[in-house]
Amino acid sequence: MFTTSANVSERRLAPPSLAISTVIFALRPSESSGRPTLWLPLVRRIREPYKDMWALPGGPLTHDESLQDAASRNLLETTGLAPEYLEQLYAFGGLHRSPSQRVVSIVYWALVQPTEAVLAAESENVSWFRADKLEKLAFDHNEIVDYALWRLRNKMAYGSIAYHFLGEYFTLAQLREVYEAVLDRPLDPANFRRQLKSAPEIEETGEFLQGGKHRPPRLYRFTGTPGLGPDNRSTP
Amino acid sequence: MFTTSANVSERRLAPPSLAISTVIFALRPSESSGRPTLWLPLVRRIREPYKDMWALPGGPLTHDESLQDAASRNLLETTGLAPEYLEQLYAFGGLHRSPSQRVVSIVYWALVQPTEAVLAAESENVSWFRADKLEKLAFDHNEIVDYALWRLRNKMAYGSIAYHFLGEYFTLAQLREVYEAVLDRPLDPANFRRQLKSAPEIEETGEFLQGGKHRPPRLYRFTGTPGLGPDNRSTP
DNA sequence: TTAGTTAGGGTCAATTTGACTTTAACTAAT
DNA sequence: ATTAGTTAAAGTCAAATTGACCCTAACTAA
Repeated sequence: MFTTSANVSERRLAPPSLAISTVIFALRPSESSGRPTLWLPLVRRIREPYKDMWALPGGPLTHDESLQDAASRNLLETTGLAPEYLEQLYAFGGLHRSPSQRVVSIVYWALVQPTEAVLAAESENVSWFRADKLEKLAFDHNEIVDYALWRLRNKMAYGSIAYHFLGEYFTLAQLREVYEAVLDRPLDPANFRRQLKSAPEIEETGEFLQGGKHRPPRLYRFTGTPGLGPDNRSTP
Repeated sequence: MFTTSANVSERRLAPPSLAISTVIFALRPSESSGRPTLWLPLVRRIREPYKDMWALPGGPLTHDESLQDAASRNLLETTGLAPEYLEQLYAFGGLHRSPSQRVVSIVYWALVQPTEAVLAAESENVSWFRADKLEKLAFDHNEIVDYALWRLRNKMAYGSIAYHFLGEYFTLAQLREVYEAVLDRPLDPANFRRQLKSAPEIEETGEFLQGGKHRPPRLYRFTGTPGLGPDNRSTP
């Protein structure tokens, strides 16, 4: 299996096989500007087709796990992390996604908060890449990442997803940096503040972030929950 | 297959099977009020599990068709219609959706414009139901329909989907009736008109609908295209 | 002719949004 | 100790959008 020599009759007879893949996003300070940027981990293919190219982490669905569990598992296996957020993206099932075999991939996307250690722990076959400048990936994985990015930006603009990039307490400036990084445009700090103050799901604490060089900003806490797909309900 | 006697070891060994189902929506004048209401066709199950209960039309994915083609095909097979609109809804893959066998269903949702003949052509095993008062369906199909309804309403409120319920030419009152039927609330005719006049994708024609009892309303035409998933791009 | 009804245009106040200004609170340098 | 520099936080103002409502146009039927 997974060889380029599979012939037409093999394709016709085998039922389409089912795989789960995950687009995993994390924010990481850019080497140049120092401002946070989107990164994602990819795995190197060690077999044909697309041998030696980078691909989304993924694998088969086992009999005793739900789709989301499978996504969560392969996220843990490739990064060692548990997701802060995990949502189904789309089922990709075009006829010629893989040259050898008909594969239907149910793809999830996730937000994680990697520690420095995790980001540094690149191996021969797992590496982190900037989401906005990716090389050509295996299969249709560039399109999948593009769609995941589009979805992430959409949720960022409308839903309440940004908090999952941050810890429990955060300043409004930190939150704004997340929005700016993902949406890739500057936001007016004063207007940004005004909007969030009218959001009921964000709660002011009595604490302030100390130790900075300037006026200490107030810390806030997120109290809502995103709301999702049919498992959870909130956006397409 | 599809018997309740399948045992645990059969479940463990067999790979999860893959099916495509479709939630098909049409507008049809309500018997009572005469105003348009959402209806959908269901098929009667002729085997266990859930024998004799109503279920979404669906079937297996064949080797030579894309996911969308499979949805389109089973739509045609159950209703005789081609969809005006067709979009992937979600992949449902919980462990216990079917008591006998592990099934992953990739579900699509569609809008159709049935002729009177099509609506009347109910057979023993295919029948149309009001979307807002459904009995208990087979499998998890009630939740699937609820989610499809939620998605339809969402797209109605934000996207440009309403036109697919209508023919090429329509009056603003007809379009408003579609919105009111799907969103299930009255809209102010004057404000509705104002909003649509500022939408570039809706074009005024020189024609008027003649033959009514009152002032003849102008006919409009939709010039945009919805924009969709990754195959097409526009909403989650 | 007139009454009834729908189409289509308009007003007005409340709300939201973007651009911008001002004041507060802190650190670091003089 | 004072001051300059920087970020936090609040406020101002005009433009754009939205919801509620009103008025006139155009048709049919009585």
